Amino acid sequence: MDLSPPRGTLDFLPPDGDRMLALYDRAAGLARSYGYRYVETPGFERTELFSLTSGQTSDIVTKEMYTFKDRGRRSLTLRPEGTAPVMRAYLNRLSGGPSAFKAYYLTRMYRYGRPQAGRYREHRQFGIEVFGVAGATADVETIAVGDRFLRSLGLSRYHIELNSIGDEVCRPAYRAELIDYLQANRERLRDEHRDRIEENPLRVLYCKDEACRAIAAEAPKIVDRLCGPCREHFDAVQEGLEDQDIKATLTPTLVRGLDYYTRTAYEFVSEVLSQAQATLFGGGRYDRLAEALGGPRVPGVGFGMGLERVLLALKDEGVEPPSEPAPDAFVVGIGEVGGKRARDVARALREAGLAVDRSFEDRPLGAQLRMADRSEARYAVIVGEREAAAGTVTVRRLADGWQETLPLDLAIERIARGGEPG
RNA sequence: GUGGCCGUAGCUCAAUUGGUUAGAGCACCAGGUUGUGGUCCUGGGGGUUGGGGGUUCGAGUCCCCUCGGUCACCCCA
Repeated sequence: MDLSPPRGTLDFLPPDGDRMLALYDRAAGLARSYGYRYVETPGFERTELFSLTSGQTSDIVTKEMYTFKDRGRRSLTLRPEGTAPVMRAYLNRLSGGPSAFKAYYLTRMYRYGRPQAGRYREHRQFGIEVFGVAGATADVETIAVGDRFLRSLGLSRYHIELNSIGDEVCRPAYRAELIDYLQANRERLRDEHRDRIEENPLRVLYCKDEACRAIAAEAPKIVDRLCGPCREHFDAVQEGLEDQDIKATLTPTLVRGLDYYTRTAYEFVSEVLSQAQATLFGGGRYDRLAEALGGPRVPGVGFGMGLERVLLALKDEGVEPPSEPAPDAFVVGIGEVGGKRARDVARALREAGLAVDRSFEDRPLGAQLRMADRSEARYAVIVGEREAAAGTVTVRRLADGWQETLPLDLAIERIARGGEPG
């Protein structure tokens, strides 16, 4: 059979697997340091969770969902995004009034579409969400977390696009004004936009086509039409970012693809990736999401970050991606006696907290040293008949061939310290 | 989902206007070296040229279909 992974999916074999795992580790550590708690939600949900929240005209709902019927004829959908499921789980547990909750997740998302580099049918996301906090401080924190994550990996060639898309008070009036404007300029728009002026006028603004851009540039801007509270909130977000020296570019044409977003919208855009995959992550505020699910009003803000894309950006910026550490030592056992003792030596090293690999088979010393070399372990620990008889081991540093024969407990100390004898 | 480009060994690539047994480097395995790896030398395994069909005396090369990748678009992560 065809052994390649299904279209739009990826295998993460070494060393790629180590890199993805390292990304998970870094993300989890950073999120924890900000007080976010890890959550997991099901890989699939009731289809209506997404159709109710994302919006009937969204790309996700209209053409990207992996929807299927199970044997009980329930309509289920592979999770295309992380926010709605986490909110669902939060609301499900909620009793009494909404309380503040900070969550992060590291998991896979599924969207049907034509794949290319950096866009897949199955991809992994690092996401964080702050529920129950309406203030701009929360918006700023999510941006700061994302920014710090990318910087800590060594990325620098990206910028932040920021906008406010208002709320249920100011957006309807703006929307009507925008529709009027777009209708007036109808003839100059691309065909595909003409039909959607009424249904999703905001999205026409984000078109990359030059003619459309010219029209978008002249269009009324939502940031000029914000109601008092939205204006205040947006100002506070911008001030908060300045306080932390995070530069964000006001981008009036930035909108969100999903219906539940309100107020703050932002995207971190790579300057080295091609445009089709340049968005490293996108986020924003979604104060109406809980209500769309039939819950109370629960303000929220967060982002979702595509990790395959982060890896791509690292590659294109020429930055070495983080990886999992190689073993500390590779234990080499020679002959029957040496082999048995090697097993015990490996166990002792592991119990001392070291990462240790060894050969499953009794192979010649040279072959096992070659294995040790390939494992990238810093030390080979050789146990042959001579060592077995003397109750010692030979520690060999693979980088330069320095080696010494000494008792096991001293060897463990040396390896743990990573140095030569004192 | 729409349009363009590309598919030769695990990887990077070669193969005269269509011509005989599809090659090389790297990687991998073995030996030189039965207690010393990473260097070197020698040898070896590995391909239905993505798959199927067609044209032709003859197809890696030309045509069609299909699968996959990739680029642009839609949109995002």
